[in-house]
Amino acid sequence: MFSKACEYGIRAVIYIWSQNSKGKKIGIKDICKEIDSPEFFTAKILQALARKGIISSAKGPNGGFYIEKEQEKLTLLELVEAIDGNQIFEGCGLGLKVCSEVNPCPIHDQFKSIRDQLKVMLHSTSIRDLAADLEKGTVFLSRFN
Amino acid sequence: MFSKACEYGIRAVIYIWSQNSKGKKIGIKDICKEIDSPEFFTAKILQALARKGIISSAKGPNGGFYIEKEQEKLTLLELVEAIDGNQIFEGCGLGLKVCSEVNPCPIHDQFKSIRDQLKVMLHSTSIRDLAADLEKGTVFLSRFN
DNA sequence: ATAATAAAAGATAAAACTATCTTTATTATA
DNA sequence: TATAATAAAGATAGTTTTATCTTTTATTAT
Repeated sequence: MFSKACEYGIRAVIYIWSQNSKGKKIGIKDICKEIDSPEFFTAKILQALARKGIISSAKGPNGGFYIEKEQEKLTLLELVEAIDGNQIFEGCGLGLKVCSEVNPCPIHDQFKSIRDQLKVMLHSTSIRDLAADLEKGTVFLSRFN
Repeated sequence: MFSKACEYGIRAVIYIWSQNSKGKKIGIKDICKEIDSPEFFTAKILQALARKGIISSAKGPNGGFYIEKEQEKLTLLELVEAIDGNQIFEGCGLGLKVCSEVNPCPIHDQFKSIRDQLKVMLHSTSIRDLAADLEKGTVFLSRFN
């Protein structure tokens, strides 16, 4: 469904959020150890997210990735779109260049329905809430609990 | 959502079905021209499907791909699974190796819901019906109508 | 100032996916 | 039996994604 980059990105951002509520910046090494992801690859994903203003980062001692007030309304939809683009929400399910209501592919309606539900789900899921669940200990980010 | 191979495969199989109802075998060149897909790549996908018994094929003059009676109950679910595997239906949305009810990832429930709906949709969509729609001319397989 | 720290950026490589080309095997029919 | 048609199989190549390694830049603390 999502790319590896997106999976790592979501896991990392949820973890950053869960730590940030404690007012901490958190380094890439810690993040990757916690979410069990490849360090440099994950770093590039987070750097891109920082450039887009979805998270923040600081260099130097005690630096790391963190969240600022303005970023607090982040939803899964925005995060997924920032990493994987909108192809999954917009593209034809069978890869047709032209596919629309008046010129539909064979699974146009069925696919649209699923996709709309996915979009609603992602839009109504806030990173803030997911991070809160993580802190509560009801959900996990790696097989090492 | 689906791989390119899966997109081509679905389009090709729907087209084969739509022609087969007219009692014809259909060659790879015709298929690829009709669905606008790369010939040798599509051939390999169909060959694999034939090996799995999802479609049939015949070599030699007037040969090609076709459908047999026993294959008539094919659903999208079986087709997608044969090409892309079951990762999309079984794997964790965030790529965790261990993710279950007792050890859920942060989006376990939300993702499960979407995935179950996708599965139901694919299971309740028969290739036969999609091919019928194609014959009726209410849906299309390429931008060249 | 200097050294240490950590993200950012650049370069390279490995793996997977997509695509194409060539050769082989099989089958119908002339 | 020879030939042509067609799928199957094998080999190669291009592209994208994923992953790693190295160097640079910015920041902090001493």
